[in-house]
Amino acid sequence: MSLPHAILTALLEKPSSGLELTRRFDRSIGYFWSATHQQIYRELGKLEQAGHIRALPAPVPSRGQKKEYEVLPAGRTELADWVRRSEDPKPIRDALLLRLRAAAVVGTEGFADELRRHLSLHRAQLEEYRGMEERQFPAERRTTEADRLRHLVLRGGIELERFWTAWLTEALAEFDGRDHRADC
Amino acid sequence: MSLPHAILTALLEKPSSGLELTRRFDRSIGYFWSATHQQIYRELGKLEQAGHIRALPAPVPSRGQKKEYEVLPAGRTELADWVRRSEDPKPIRDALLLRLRAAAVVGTEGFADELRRHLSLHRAQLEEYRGMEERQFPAERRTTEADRLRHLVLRGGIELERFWTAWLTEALAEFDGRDHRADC
DNA sequence: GATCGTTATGCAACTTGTTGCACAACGGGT
DNA sequence: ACCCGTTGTGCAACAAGTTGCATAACGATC
Repeated sequence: MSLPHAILTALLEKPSSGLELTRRFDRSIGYFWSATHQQIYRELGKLEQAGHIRALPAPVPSRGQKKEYEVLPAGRTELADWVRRSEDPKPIRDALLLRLRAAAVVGTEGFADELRRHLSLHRAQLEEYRGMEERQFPAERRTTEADRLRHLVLRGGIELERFWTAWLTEALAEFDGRDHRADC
Repeated sequence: MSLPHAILTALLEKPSSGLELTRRFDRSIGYFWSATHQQIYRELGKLEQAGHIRALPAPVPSRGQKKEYEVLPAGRTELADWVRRSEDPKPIRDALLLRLRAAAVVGTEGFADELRRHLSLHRAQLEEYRGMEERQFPAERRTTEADRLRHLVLRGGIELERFWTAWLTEALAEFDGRDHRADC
């Protein structure tokens, strides 16, 4: 039940059309809750139906025509309620850890390459986040409450990528160590 | 497409019935790929249909009767292929980070408590993992290839929980710092 | 031997997320 | 006037995950 709330948050930060939202999900918000344009359009329809958002009156309402949405008071209330509701963390679901466990059974041939590939992807993501941090949160912009909280979220992403790069490096050391031992 | 492979891995480690699998998913394997008994039964049916596993002949085959499954060669091949296939890491989807971002917009009232709750849950999970590490992977059991890999997977879980406890602590410091400032 | 808790398997309906494609407006370029 | 790439919205079918409930065997206990 998070996607509608992700959309409400995004729309409160800035009213947008479906495609604009999609673009924003590919950048900032989507870094913590990804979504395709299909999900977004479908959810925008439901949110409008529920009276949480409304489309700004367009000159010519027709298909293929841009439609801007804004959040209604009911939507803001719903979002505030959601933030206040307590919700348990979901258990991890990570395909790479799972595959490594499977590799322990059926063999690790070629797996080191896959680990290296993931390492470089996570390094790239880490760099991306650090770029965002420098641009969006220089020291002088860490004053307002909202900015400090958004910065905290971004730091979550940064630390998460740091975890992955560290673990992948460790894993590769394990693999290389094994290869060396096999070489002797 | 990971659940069938999680099941194949579990069954290769030890042939089991549906309910036994469910229990094992609640402990070790499920720490990295959780699943309900419904998903598991359904998937067992599909895997049997596909000829990847088979039910061991039971004395009285009937409903409510325990059914043990074992992996067939075709299943092992499928698992090995999956391990070799390369697969991109999925983007993060984390409700807590999202909620914090929403809180930056609609207000953080009561959120520190939620952070504290999550912190204690993650601390408990971390302790659980560390217990498993001591019991399952004492220094003398880190010799075989398979054990070292499984230990690596567990360390992934441990480091991930460490990340969360660290970030949550940081976040709470931010919140408490804010409160102190407000006090002055 | 009737009832009750536990173990065990499974169906059905629903929600959420993914993939592929269709359709419409708009602004060039030729 | 026609085509084409881009922007923008959307349907339909499917895959994966969740929730609630039904069914059946088995042993204990009253």
